[in-house]
Amino acid sequence: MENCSHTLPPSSPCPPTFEGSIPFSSSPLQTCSGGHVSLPLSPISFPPSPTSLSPATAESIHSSSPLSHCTASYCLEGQNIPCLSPANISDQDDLTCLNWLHQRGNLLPLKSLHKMTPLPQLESSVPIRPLPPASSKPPYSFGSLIFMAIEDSSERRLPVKDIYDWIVNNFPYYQTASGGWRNSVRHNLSLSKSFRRIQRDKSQSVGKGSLWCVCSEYRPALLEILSLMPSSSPHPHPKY
DNA sequence: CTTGACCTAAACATAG
DNA sequence: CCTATGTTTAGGTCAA
Repeated sequence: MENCSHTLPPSSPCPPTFEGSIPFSSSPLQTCSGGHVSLPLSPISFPPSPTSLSPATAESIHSSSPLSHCTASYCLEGQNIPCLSPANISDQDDLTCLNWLHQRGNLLPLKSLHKMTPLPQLESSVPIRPLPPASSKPPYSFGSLIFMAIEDSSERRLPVKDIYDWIVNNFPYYQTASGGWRNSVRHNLSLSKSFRRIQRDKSQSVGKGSLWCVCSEYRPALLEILSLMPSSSPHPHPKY
């Protein structure tokens, strides 16, 4: 059992632009050998245009978040909860990191959509997150939905079933959608190393399975994404 | 045309 | 045994 204590690769092939670099596989960012990218300003840039965070913002995120050291999963900070994932930071050098959240408008078009009901937990840290018409499929990737669900929970960790419930409650499209999307949710949770599985406490063994949380490395940047999302995406994925 | 990212379906294993 | 959960693989679409 390991405790999700992550450290950056000791020798990144990419000279970091600022202290600490995180390996990304995303194409919009500067890529170096080995699939790493250096982070000129921020781990995140937005998809429509290569809009990066301002230097001040990026520095703020960097200095105030675990990004600079990537020491632990968000859900485990200061809690010493064993994590079931065998992940280490080098695992983020693949397709499973939340860096895809900033790609192809996965979280877009946030501000152009109609917000039906506020999400109290999110409101404190994230601007209004509009919802699409109830009958249409949300323009969010499953990873985005999972992130929002977990972020909106009081403990910032949820069992799979509660993630289902959150999605259904906030995106009525899934009330009537066939059950395949649940498979996709589980698939995303399992595949994405940006989500961590936590052993459920035996004493509170209500329900099956584990709890899921978001890795700390990405949460600050993801929240920043949500707060700085452009008003519209010129290239929304037509399929979603 | 190739590549990367994401969605969907399905098979399989495991736990309650 | 059934159901829910978790993992893995494969195929498809789309944008860059």
